[in-house]
Amino acid sequence: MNQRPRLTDVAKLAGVSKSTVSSVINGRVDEANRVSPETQRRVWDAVQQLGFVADPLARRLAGGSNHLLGIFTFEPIFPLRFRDFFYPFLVGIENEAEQSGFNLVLFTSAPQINGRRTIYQEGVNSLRLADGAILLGLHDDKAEIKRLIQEKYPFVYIGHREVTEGRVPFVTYDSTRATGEVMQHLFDLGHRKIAYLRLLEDNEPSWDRQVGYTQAFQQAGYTFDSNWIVRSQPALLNIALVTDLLATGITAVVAETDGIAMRVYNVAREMGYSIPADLSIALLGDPLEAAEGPEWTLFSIPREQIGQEAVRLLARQINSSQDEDAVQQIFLPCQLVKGKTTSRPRSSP
Amino acid sequence: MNQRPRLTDVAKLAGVSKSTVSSVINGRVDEANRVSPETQRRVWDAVQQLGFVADPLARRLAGGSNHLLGIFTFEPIFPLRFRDFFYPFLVGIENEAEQSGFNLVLFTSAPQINGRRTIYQEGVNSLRLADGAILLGLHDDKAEIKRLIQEKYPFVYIGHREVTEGRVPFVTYDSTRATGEVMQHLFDLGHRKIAYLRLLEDNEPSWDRQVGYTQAFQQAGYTFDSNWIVRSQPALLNIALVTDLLATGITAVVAETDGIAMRVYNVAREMGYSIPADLSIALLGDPLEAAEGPEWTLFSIPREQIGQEAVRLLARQINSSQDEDAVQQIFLPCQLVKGKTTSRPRSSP
DNA sequence: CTGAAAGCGCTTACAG
DNA sequence: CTGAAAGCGCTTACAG
Repeated sequence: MNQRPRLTDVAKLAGVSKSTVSSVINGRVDEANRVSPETQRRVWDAVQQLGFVADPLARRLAGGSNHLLGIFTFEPIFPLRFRDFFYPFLVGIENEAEQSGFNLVLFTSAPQINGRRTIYQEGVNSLRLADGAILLGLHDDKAEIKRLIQEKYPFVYIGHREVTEGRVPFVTYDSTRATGEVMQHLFDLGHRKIAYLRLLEDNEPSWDRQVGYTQAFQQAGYTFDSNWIVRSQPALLNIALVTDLLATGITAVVAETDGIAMRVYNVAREMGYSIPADLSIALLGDPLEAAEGPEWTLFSIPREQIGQEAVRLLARQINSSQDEDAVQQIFLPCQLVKGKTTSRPRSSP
Repeated sequence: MNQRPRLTDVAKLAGVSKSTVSSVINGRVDEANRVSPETQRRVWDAVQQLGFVADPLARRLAGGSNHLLGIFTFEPIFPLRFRDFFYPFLVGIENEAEQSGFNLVLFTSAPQINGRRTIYQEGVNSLRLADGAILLGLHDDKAEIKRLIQEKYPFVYIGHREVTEGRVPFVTYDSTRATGEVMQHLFDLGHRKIAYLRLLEDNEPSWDRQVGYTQAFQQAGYTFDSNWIVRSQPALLNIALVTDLLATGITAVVAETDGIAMRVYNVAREMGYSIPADLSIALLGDPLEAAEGPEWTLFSIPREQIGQEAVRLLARQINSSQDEDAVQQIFLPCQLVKGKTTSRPRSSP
């Protein structure tokens, strides 16, 4: 069935050995490896005559790596609900994989148990199929990641920064800094009393933003009241709460999620306030549902770029010597987008 | 660098030969190839202990199957613009791949030339890495597909039905029948003069729908005027054209694309007509941008199911003996959705 | 019931 | 300057 010419055929036709053909073809004729110009010509002639192209599979087998990059998610890779969330990462990953000559393996054969996939199946690291893998998704399994590190399997985590013994290579966005920029934007407009509305749960994203939020006050030299940090859930943000905020003198809020931002926006408007004239609202990130809602002031997460960067980082990991122990952790900057939900406060200084 | 456990390692640990390990792992223990249960257990134990995963490259090189299914698109797999179009296919593919225990390879290393990827790179079928592949996308290259068939590489085409020597295995939707159902719906409402608005180009989708359209008249026993078929582009559908249609006595139109449907809808309304009271409009397929537009009467394409079916068909192809020459071509039924853009005509019988 | 051997199509020291 | 040999990690007859 396979009638492609092989290296042997070329060697025979050129009247040389396989090694010589290999050297010529791969451009490895140098000081260490001399081949006469005449021989080289004969080789190339034979290559042309037969239409020989080296089998990439064989090449990689002989060379050690298989140029396969894995993509692993603990939940389904193509979930309907989160498509807008994942998509940009995939775009970036595909893009960079193309540049670097990698193919991508989706670990779809990992069966889901309770809606979660596992890396280790019956004790075996299923990612081993690929030279390395990119992990992404909302959930994770610390134990599995820990094990990955132990066995020195090359991988890069996208998005999460949570550390397992501080040795997880990841690419993410600098939400702390981005939050600081949003705050600065509000300061510049004249706001001084700004609330941070965050989720109840103590997750990384909430915390990072909170750090950016409080640091902003310090750096700007403005006083800050810890009561301005409101932990809540979108559903619990009611009229009473907004009334309280405004009574405190708050003129702007930064919201952790689009759910929260949207809720405050709606409640405030129902109460007869106009946004942003009476209250500025900024979103700390991208809205998941791009279509809905007003034109937020926000920072946008460079998801596509994160995907690209992850592939690069992984490629470096794979190609480097094992000893290179420096764990790479990359924070990409976000872009501040000045929308229509922020403006000077009524009582502008 | 490569510390992956190899077949040899497993064999040593289990105290058997490589062949035995290979047989056990690949489930090739049968009448012809007996391995005692005890030995099998030892092999599996060793596999687990070492965390062994067979290298897919080596597997393919040696002639076996590697349980890898390829996904190939002539354009980028994750295009931003068409994400809503591709996504459901991928969901279905992933889903079924999981069921069947296949991993997916995205052929991202194929470089794009003028925005198109090629299967054969310098004469080499890059898909060979996988046991078989699913091709999808808007564009295609007939020559490459032909070659795929010649070398008997297992693949399934999604969406397209266009034939290269009639031997392309594909999974698609039955747009002809679905169009017939839309027509029947209009007939039932009392419409008799129905126009078909299609694109200028002579593509498969236009043609299939046209067949369903004309057959509907025949089967219902209603007269049909070939002037009711209007070839145009969305941009060219102007007031004059709609005026002409209505003057002819047309009370309903079926549109090939959402672009066309949307255009007629807008033009007619600008002219002061109300939809569907004055003119019923049905869309022959799904709107690409789900958010926009009215609640169309349409037929919805089972894209997710198409993806699943494609994986199943491919799996069968891979597992079957080479001789099985029957080319499978599957047409999945669509679902008629009665929206708010069709109703009884003004001059209802 | 199991293993030794050849082979897939290449690359890479190494020896001359 | 060039080639014979071993090896990449598997599978597949084949022999016992």
